[in-house]
Formats: sequence, structure tokens, C-alpha cells
Amino acid sequence: MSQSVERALGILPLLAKGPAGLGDVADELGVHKSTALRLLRTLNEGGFVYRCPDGRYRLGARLFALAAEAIENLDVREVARPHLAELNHATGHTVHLALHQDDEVVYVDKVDSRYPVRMYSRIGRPVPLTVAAVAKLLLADLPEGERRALAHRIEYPRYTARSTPDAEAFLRELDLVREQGWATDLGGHEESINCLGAPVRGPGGRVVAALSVSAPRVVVPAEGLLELLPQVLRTAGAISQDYSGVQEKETA
Amino acid sequence: MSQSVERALGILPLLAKGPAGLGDVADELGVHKSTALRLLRTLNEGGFVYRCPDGRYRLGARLFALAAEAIENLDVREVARPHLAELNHATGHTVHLALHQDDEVVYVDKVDSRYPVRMYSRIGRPVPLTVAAVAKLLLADLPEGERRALAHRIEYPRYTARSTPDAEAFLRELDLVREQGWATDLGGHEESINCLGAPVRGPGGRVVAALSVSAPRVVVPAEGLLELLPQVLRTAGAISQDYSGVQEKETA
DNA sequence: ACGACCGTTGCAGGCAACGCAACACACCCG
DNA sequence: CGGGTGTGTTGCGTTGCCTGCAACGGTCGT
Repeated sequence: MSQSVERALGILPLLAKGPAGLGDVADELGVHKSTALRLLRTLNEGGFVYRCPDGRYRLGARLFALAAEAIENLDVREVARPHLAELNHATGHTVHLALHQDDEVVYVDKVDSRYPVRMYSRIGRPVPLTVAAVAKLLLADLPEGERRALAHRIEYPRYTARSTPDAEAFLRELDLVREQGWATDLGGHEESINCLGAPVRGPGGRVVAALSVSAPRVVVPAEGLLELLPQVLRTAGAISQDYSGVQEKETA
Repeated sequence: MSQSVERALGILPLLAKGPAGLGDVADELGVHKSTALRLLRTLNEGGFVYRCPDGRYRLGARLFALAAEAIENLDVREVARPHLAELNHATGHTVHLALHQDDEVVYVDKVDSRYPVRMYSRIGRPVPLTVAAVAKLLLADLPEGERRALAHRIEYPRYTARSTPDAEAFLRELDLVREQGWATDLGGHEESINCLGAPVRGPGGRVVAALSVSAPRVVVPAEGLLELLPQVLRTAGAISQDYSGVQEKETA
């Protein structure tokens, strides 16, 4: 829609991969060096990119600040926080909270396991759509048409032998998840890790977020994890109730 | 430098504060609605802005993904990680790692306290420049001219009675910090919280990062925290050594 | 049913952003 | 020591992108 803005935004993913010089950026964008320079300057003035002492460019502090600020303003998160902590306290496992936006599902909060062996994840990181329990929960609640379209649009990487293989299998899985009201990921992303998740519902009954507990097989076998189901469902229900109740925090 | 990009970037901080409608954005930017619409559209196509079902705009998933990716690529962080964890394990307190960019200092990593009362902070969040121990450490190492300029450019909010009051006091404090090789924040940001920090030095001897231990007064009094100084210095030294040694991770 | 409000869509003019080319600078190698 | 190659930077003319306007089509309330 807007050429210069489009180009400027295209620079950011480039720099996210690592620092780059002016020439690299210009080549990658397919524009003249002077153009790239002007774009980088504007980004720099805004604090979105940072100029290394050696002249190369990196992503700037502003980006982190923005992401941090926005994440704090995601209201579900605040409501959920204490419940997640309690679930973590009761089970000892890693607890995640995730939201759905566009074609991505992202973790917006996390309480780490007490056990030494932890799952690798990070707030803000996109979740593997086709296998993660939280992703299934969020996508299962989409209206029929959108769900089908999305299922056929996305890719199905084979992380492990238990990963969801294709769109058909994924849609069947989503139907199951929607019906039973909870979801699992039994070694679908990493062979040795199991997850169990439940949906958080908003005022209209729609799924607005999802939470999950994750544990390595070496700590708890799959059957053991499933025994936590009542507890997980109870937590999700409690958050839903809290969230539906107080609807403050609207922009004035 | 580049008008449209500048305006587009200006939208992001607006949305970070909370969701906003098209009209709000246009007013705030001082442009026509149609202009704002086009900018928002480009941001949306890039995934930086997300359209709520109710038509309002929020920051998008892409931004979080970028921030997460960039933070992981900050090489000091990887080197420091195990040392921070060890320091946390030994002391039980919250440990932070911070970097300096432009006029900001940001936390790039954190290991939470084992105690129930935790300090409020978040990765990516800008640090109060005038009081935080890590900020003093990073700014104290700037070349004389830059340091003076910055000291006079920034503001001096009175968070508490112990906050640094003005540029003169701040510069004196920085001299002291540089000389002694460590820094404190004794209730300068929040009355009840004390911090103790030390610098991480790169190959050239310049300060490239800073770490700190933070504890509420109710858990450990200031004197008790200061007893940890040898341990904190040792940790910072170890990270410096590791970091100076292996200088890999350069972009090919 | 009506009005008020918000988001959206062509259109035409003006200026901002583009590419070009020349410059400044550091570095390497003969 | 000097030419050559690789940076990043600046000034300038032109074009085409972006802008603001005004009119249209929704969706609420009342």
C-alpha cells in the first residue's frame, strides 16, 4: 500500500537475523544505497535500529521497549497471572499462556518449572501451530470457514513422528479438541515433551486465550500428566470467570 | 528524514498504550483519516499491527517475534546466562543483565528470585537511567564528552527521596562508580528495594554490559546485600573473561 | 426511519522520496 | 607511496508516491 513504509518494515526482519551493513540492506531490499540510508536513518531516529560503533546496524532498544509495553497491556495476561502461578505451584511444571493473532499463536506469559529440566520457550515466540496444545485450542474455536482456510494455508513440518501430518488430520484433531474442551501435545513438537492445555473463554463464550502445562517425559509420563486434567480445567475456568467478570481496562 | 515512515513508526508507541480506532490514530498523528488508514494497512500487511474483531488496532505478533529473535541474537546474553543462573542459585536473589543503546538502558535477561517477594521488572523494559545500578555502570564508562552531554540531556525524576536529584550529582556518582568498579541503587527507584551491580567488560576493556542483584529490604538489609560484593564482582569477571575469549558469532 | 459516526474508496495535485553520480574516507596491496 | 577497491555520505533533478479532499456505504443508537 505504502512503498517506503513497506520497505522500512522489510528492513527489520533482516536485522533481526543479525547485524548488517548499509550495502547488505540495500541489496536485500533491491533499492539504491542512498534510499536504504534514508530509511535506516528514520528507523534510527525512532530508536528502532541501533548503529553499532563499527557502522553496522542492529535492532534497537525501542523495539524491545514497545514489545514489553504491549505485552503488559494485554489484559488477559494480568488476570491470568496469579492463576498460572498457582497452577505452577501446585504441579511444579512449566505453565504457558498463549494468544491468537493473524496466522500465529504466541506465548504471552510463562511460569517456569521447578524441575531442573526445563522446556525451551520464550515469551513472544510464535508457537508451532500444528502440534502445540495451546494452538489447537485457539484454532479449534475459529468459525468453520476460517478454520478450513487456515488449515489448508499453513505448513505441516514433521518435527517428530507424532507431528500432525496434514490439513485433514489437523481439522479432525481440532474437532476433537473443540468437543472435549481440552487438548494435548504428546511428543508432537519434541519427542520427549508432553503438554496438556485448556481454553480461556471471554464474555461471549469465545476462546480468547489458552493455557498449558508442559513436562518432559523423564519427569512425568504422559498418563501422569493427564491426571492433572481436572486441575488444568479448573484453572482455565477460574481465569475465564475473572476475565468475563471485570471488563475494565478499556481505552478512555 | 522520511515522512511516511516517520509517521508509521509514530503509530506503534500509540498502540502500545492500548488498542485504538482509526480516528484516534489519525487525530493523534495529525493527519487525515485516509492517510492513517493507508499507514495502518501497510503495518497490518507486515504483521506489525493486528486488527481486532471490533475494528480497532493493536500491536501485532510480528513485533513480538522480532523482539524475541533479536534478544536471542544479542551474544553477550548467551555467554552470561549460565553465570547469572549460578549467581541466582548462590544468593537466591533476582539477577539482571542490561545493555546500553542510544539514550536507553534495557534489561536483556533476568533470573527470578526464589523469594516470594519479587522485584517488578521485565526483559526489554527500559531501566530508569538516573538511579539503577546497571545504568550507572554502563554510563560511567562513556567517554567524558558523551557522558556530560547525556547527563544534561536526560531528566531526573524523583522516584524517592534517595533518587539522584540532578546532572551534577549524577556525574559525581558516575565518577565514583567508575573508580570503584561497582555500583549500588539503595532505594533510589523504589524505597524498599536495593541493588548491587558490577560491569561486564569486552575485549577492549570497555564496559559492554552490566549485571545486578536486587533484593527487597524486608528480605535482606542493605548491609547484607553489600556482603555479596565479592561474589558479584567474581561473576562479572567470569562473564567478561568468557566473552573476551571466544569472539565467535560474527555474521558471515 | 432517521441521523450520527466510523471506515472506506477514487481522484488530482504537489511534494517527498527515489536513483543517479560525484564525493569523502579507510583500508589493502602492489 | 600511490593507485585501487570497498565502504558510507551528500546534492540534485525528476517522477511517481503519498497525501488530503469529498463523496460513498456501512452499522450502530435513539
